Amino acid sequence: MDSPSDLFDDSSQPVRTFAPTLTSTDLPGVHPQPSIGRSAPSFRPPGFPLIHHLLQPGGPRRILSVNRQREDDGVTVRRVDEEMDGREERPIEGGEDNLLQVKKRHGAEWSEDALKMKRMKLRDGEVEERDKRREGGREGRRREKEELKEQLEEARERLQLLQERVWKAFGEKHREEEEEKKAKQRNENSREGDEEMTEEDEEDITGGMYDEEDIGGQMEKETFSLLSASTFEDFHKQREDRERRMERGRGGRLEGGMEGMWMDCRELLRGDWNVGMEDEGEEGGQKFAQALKLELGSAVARVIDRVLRLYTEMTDHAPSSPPASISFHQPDSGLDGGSDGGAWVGLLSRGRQEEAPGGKGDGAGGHDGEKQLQKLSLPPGPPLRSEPDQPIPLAIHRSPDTRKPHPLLGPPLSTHLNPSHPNLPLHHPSLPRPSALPPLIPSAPQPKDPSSSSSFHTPSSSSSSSSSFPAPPPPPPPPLPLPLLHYSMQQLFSRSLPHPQLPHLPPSRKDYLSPDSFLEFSSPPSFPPLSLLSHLDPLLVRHGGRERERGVRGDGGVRGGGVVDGGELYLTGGGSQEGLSPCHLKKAKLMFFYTRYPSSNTLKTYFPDVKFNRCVTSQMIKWFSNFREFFYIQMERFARQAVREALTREGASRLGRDNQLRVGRETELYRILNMHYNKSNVYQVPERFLEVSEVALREFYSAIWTGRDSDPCWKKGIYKIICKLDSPLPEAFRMPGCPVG
DNA sequence: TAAAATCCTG
DNA sequence: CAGGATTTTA
Repeated sequence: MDSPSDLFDDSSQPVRTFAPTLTSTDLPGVHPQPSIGRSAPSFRPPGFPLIHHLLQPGGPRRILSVNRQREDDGVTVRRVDEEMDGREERPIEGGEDNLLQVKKRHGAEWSEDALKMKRMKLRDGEVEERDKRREGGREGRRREKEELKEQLEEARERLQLLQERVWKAFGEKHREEEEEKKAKQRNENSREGDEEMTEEDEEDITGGMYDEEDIGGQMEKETFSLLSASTFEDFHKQREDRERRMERGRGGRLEGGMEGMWMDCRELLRGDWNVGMEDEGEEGGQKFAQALKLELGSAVARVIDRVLRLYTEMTDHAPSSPPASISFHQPDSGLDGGSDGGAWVGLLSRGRQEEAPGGKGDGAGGHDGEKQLQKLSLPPGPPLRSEPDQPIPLAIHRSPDTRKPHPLLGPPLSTHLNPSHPNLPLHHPSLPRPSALPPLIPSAPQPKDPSSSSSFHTPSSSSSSSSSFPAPPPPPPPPLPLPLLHYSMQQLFSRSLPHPQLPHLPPSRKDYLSPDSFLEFSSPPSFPPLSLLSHLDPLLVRHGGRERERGVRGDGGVRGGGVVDGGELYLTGGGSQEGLSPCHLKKAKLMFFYTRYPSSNTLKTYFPDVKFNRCVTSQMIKWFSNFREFFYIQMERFARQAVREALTREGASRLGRDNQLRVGRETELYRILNMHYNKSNVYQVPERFLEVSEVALREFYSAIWTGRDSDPCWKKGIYKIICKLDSPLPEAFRMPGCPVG
């Protein structure tokens, strides 16, 4: 996935698409090529929401929740949101601040009941509503809205009363308890009123409420006392029990959740607090009360989210919806022109857009319901461009004539290896960056020429949708919210400071969750301490100068004691290790930069801390086999791409093709390779590897170009060539342990 | 023939 | 990336 460094890089180049151009001539993108050769694993660009986890630290978390809701609640919720149509919740359309204001404003009067009521009401008419919609009848919908609005107002009033009562009763625990029970019942009632609600929905709603505790719950925290976790758990358990009980009685009772709820409300309003008072102790009642408060708050948050989603819907369906970038401009379709709704709309739109491509790519996990709904709720206007699985023409948005003056084109006569490309970064790519953050910056995406319009259309798979419709994942999240920056800075900081006392990171997974791998460097477990790392290879750029000064070889840094790597503890000192650790795997990957075909002797030499037996040996051999496989697959893929490219633009000069067959550090191919073998990007990829890659790419290209690939074993020759290009490993690799985190 | 490499699949 | 099947290599 995306390595933290990638993310970091993103932040520095907000506008560029993620994938850098292979060369000035836009080397082939990475579209999957089903028809070509062996089914190459469909490349997944840094597709997944790059910013999501970075947004976490206090960032627009609502985006997350909104998205999640979208997925989970599926059709129903969506519809509900639409029904709401941004009327009563209009104030919410403001930004975050407004959101809080609204919460405060309505906090007291809103309650879960209101929410439930709304939901139920909305869903009651859902079926027929859907039919109406199919007929395109908007009148009914409007009417419904009106009704809904009225009812909501009513509900608010009542609930306000209710709240007052509740507060009054807070001094009296018994009553409190009773209120809890009532609340519970209302809960259940409302649930049962939801005929269309699936079990998943229920779970989701419950979970969602709890999830968003910190959103809506903030109000609660201010107003009421905080809930302890245990209290909440208790509450949850009891609640589940109740639900089970209710399950049994489910059926005739409370068919209309509405009625049930209102009855409860009336009961409460009558002051009938004493029913079932013996059921639970005072403490339990209090817990319930607190839990209820919490839940109410959560519910408020939920509603807000939904309303926000409503706006998302509205703006998303507008053809002018903002592109994948977070845009803060006003939604043109803004209902009432909420002056400060733009930000949210933008954010939410983005969130949604990110999701759209997701479903299309894998097809799996397709939210059919949602798709259908999309169609349903889509205005008759311009069709949503959701080109699913549609093979994309390679040169789809490339200018027909690449020979025409192009900002990215190098000098016409430049050779393919010409490093003095006008648009190349100032520093030679192979040189360590002089910046203060050398290892953090992925070497791949060098800012080429931001002014070039074509830089937005990098050859990466991002080209799948060049239309005005939001481009899918690959493009990096443009302007990064502050939290992201903070995140990056933290990463930076933690990296530059080998902190022996850092708390242990979540075990393992680091291979898949790059942010962790980012941290892992600074974490103690990180195998050979920085000291060793810095000696591993001159190319291994590290700026921890002091670390470097410490003795390395054979010092205590490596030997001795258990070492935790990837969550597993293993002994490194003294003897050899039985199995292979993730650390070894990483090391092996780095070794691949030098040797593609290591002999078993080589392996034994460079993994002194591994106790080699037949199994381990073959496993490691297998590793390299896998590495090669990946390597060749990429080469072939890009080569084919280049061939296609060359074919599509007739008259293209031979030179152009040559230029495409470069593997520079700014190329997409490099990025992919680096990502695979050097995920944490802590290791500076040796230049030789790039040369080898280039050779391989060219070999593949020529083979394909000349049609040799029709021969079943056409790759063999290439393999032979490549296997001769192994270079000696740096001495540093003789050290036991894993070179870099 | 065993080891290694590759292919293929999950 | 692992496993199994198959092919190639020494």
